[in-house]
Amino acid sequence: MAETGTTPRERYRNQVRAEIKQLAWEQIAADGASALSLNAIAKKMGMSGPALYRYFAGRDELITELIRDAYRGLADAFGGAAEEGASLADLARTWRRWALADPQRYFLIYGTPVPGYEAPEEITKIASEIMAVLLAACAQAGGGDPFRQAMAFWTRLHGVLSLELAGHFTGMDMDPDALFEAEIATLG
Amino acid sequence: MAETGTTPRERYRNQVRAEIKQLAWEQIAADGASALSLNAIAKKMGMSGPALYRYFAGRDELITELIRDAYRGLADAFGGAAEEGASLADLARTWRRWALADPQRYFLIYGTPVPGYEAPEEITKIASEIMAVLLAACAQAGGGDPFRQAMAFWTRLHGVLSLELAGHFTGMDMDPDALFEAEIATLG
DNA sequence: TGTACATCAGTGAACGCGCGTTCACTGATGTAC
DNA sequence: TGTACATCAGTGAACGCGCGTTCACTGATGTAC
Repeated sequence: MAETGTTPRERYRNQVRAEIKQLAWEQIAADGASALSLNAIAKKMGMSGPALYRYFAGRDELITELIRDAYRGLADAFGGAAEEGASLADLARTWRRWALADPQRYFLIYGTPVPGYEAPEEITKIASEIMAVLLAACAQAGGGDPFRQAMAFWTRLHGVLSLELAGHFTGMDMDPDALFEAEIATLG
Repeated sequence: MAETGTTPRERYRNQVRAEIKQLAWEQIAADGASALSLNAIAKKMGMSGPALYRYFAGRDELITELIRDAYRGLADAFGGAAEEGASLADLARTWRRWALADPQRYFLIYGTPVPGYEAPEEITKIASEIMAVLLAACAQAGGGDPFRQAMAFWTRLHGVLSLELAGHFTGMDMDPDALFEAEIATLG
């Protein structure tokens, strides 16, 4: 949030951009990312569609920025917890909390890929930043090859989480929370 | 494939339906499920759009049927392997082969959910059929609570697989195959 | 075997929709002297 | 302080597109007698 918004115009601009993104997230949460529509957002803001082009070059730029923000948010939550000396189990719970807070946001990062889409470098950089935090935490925790441990952390937690968020556990008479904790316990 | 297609008309009808589905899968593989378009399929078949309504009530019915077929195919591959006395590791490899053969098909089942979509009972039935096969295999393999073991199988393998298929391992200098085998080894 | 009828596949026109995006323009806000 | 100009936000009309879907219709294929 450390913006350059000193002048009123800049502050206003940032505010409107933020509002656009906010509504975009709500739309994604409601109907999925593929249903995201600039015109619909504009309408909700009481503006005409073309007005949004003052703030984003187009739909693609908006989506890319949402993805980047999602990654950034996860990286911050993750890095922040690590800095406070969180254990691997704590990191896992941070991860889960972040995912549960907005499932469609989680899926925007880790869900079905759009064939042909290549994430810009800016985004892959944040992704590896997350990985670096995880690797460091594994190294500190000790107990074998940190890379293997980090991969197990990532893939196992994602496995439980994504199936849970996608609703594949409904009607199975099972506690997702307990399952998640059980997987945490396997990470040593 | 045990169809009622005895009369020429029925056979023709089934053939066209199959061709529509085939093109639908190609379109999904190329652009993702949300880009599936009846008109585009018709065009590729050299027919007009409305012609497809002789074969499917609409876009939703087609998609639902694709999802059902996907589940059915996985259940068959899985159940078939189990009947031939496959080990848990074999079942895992069957699962992976099926996913790699058509990633977007895998994601149609296990990918980002569409908010508000409820799978019809016919489909959830196949899903639990798969689960039943897995549970039986775990019970036969012995070694602790079969349900826990089945859940670990499912969530861990899905974790590695979905991240691999979504391309999250690219540029990580790592062998997905080996990682998958490593996860198999944890299933006991 | 031919004739009368029913069934079915596919067409083409049309409807209404919402989308992303461009463009020329108005009016308000900020800046320089 | 006022004046002249530049910057910027937002509008409304318009373009072209592709979508799902309906409808009345034509022509071919099958069925009954």
